[in-house]
Amino acid sequence: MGVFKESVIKYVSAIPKGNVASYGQIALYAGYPRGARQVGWILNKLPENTNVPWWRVINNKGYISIKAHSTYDAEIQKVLLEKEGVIIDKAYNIDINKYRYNPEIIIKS
DNA sequence: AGCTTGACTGTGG
DNA sequence: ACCACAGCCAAGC
Repeated sequence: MGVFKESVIKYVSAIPKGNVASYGQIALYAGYPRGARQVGWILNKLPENTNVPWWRVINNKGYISIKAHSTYDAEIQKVLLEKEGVIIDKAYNIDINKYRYNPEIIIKS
């Protein structure tokens, strides 16, 4: 297992219940500032029975980006987040600034 | 070795 | 606010 994957899993696992983080945010924490797409790739490869909370990772625009998938889809991710108290609308939009994990690290303009 | 494919992102129109 | 686009980079062919 590569260092990158190990690191991504470590930081995704650190997101508290009821909070969310973006792919780019996880990539940044893991030491790969431009590895957002790779974070998505790694989460995609996680086994179905993983204990890694992949559903707490959404895109930086504030919505669930997963679409049709063999096993998981946006609806499943939505339900998992709602179980933790995160409010999501029908278009899968989330107030990411409200639920963001470690918001102080994100540089805003 | 080269090309395509994404669970992405920031910028610019 | 919405959309298009270019940059991104590991994995799979």
